[in-house]
Amino acid sequence: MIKAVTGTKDILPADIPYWRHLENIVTATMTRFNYKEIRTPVFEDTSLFARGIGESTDIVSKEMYTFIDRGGASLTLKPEMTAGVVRAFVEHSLDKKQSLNKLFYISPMFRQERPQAGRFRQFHQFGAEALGSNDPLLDAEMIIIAYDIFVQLGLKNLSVKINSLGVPESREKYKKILREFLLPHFEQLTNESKKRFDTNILRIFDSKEGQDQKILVNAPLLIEHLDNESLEHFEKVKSALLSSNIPFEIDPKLVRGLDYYTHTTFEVVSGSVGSQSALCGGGRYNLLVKELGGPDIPGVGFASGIERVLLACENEKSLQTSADQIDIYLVTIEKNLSSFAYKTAVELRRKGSLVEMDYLSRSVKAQMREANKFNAKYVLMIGGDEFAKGVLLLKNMSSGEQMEIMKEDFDKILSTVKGK
RNA sequence: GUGAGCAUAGCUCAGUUGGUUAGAGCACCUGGUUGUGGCCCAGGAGGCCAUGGGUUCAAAUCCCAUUGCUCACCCCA
Repeated sequence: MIKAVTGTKDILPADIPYWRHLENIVTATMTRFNYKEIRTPVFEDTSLFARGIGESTDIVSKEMYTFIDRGGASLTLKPEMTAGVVRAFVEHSLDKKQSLNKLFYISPMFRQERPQAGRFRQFHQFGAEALGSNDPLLDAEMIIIAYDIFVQLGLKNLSVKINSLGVPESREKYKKILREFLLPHFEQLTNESKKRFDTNILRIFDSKEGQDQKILVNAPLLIEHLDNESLEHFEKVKSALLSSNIPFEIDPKLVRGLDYYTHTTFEVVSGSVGSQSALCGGGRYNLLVKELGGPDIPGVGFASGIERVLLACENEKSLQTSADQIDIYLVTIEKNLSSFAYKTAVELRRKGSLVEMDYLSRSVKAQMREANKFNAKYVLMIGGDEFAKGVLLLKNMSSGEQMEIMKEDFDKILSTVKGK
């Protein structure tokens, strides 16, 4: 038997209502904040991600689905959306048409990691990008949108974490200070952290190892070494969150893995999923557009993992979908009337009803059971005796009452079914 | 890439210290008088016990390997 590829999942009809529900909330919320949907290709030139996300990141160095196409081009299935959106933004000069572009998306992503709870190789994200303004209100807006969506989905066990990485100059200064602090303790660091000491010293804060954390307790924090402009930016983000009633905590150790972040970074974490607890993450990236060959335009954005969010909803039992119903199930009593039944079903469907009928030549009893299983509001019975008189039987499945209806009187059938 | 656990019907799981035709519940199908659902009752279908090898008179059960899944690490959404 051929099975779905490792780390991929089928979304079966039983799950679709939850996905639709989430997608509707996302679209409605984004629309209210005046974000416009954008769709970019599933694959892009590999160099886009290498440059945009950063060569040294885990995503680029070991997680991308990269392949050579028949023309010899190196292509990559998108591992995240920001690089593609920025590429499209630059390619179509969207900044010339509008000074601030607020965009959102819902899309599959691909990363070749070992699957576990809340992590897949093909997964789905919704997210937003605002390109063209350095206003801290937009940083806060990202968090508000994400948080509001989670709240509308009924999630409770949430915490918002924010931090500021400042601008590159103050960050470089701080890195020096951190290096000086850690140097005397270098030998006590784990091997992984020793490596990061040279490649990306800030990421040592990501370590969950006790021996690293013990050393880091007294480490100088980036947030204490921000320049005035960055501090001011951060303060404005915080006050915007406060005025919007978003509970948040400052996590000075929130150092996100992608190279392009400046100023604000944030995560919304759920206590209701496994160890992959970040429902969304994002931040400001004022250097990325230029890095990708565009004008010097600032940006801010976030992305949220749909599978993780739905997992949290499932674990918190925060969503309930109503049972499916059909309007009419057509029961054909005599086999020779099936062509009339078919014609009637099509006609009722064209007039707007959700209609099902028997395609398996089953007994009346079996058809009735089927109607019940589909949770039919009405059964329309086509039988020899009544048919000879020119009428059909319409049975209300909750009351059990039956009435006769002229066999071509679709309007009467429809008005009865619609409850008028 | 590293580690641990698991693998029996469509689903959730039983299966004794290895012992004869491998079980239950749910779901599915057919009936319970000639043309009427739910509840109930009766019956039916459905398993190479993940795959391959080994130990044994005898393996779903013990051993080894392979594959797959799950969870965790790394990292991330």
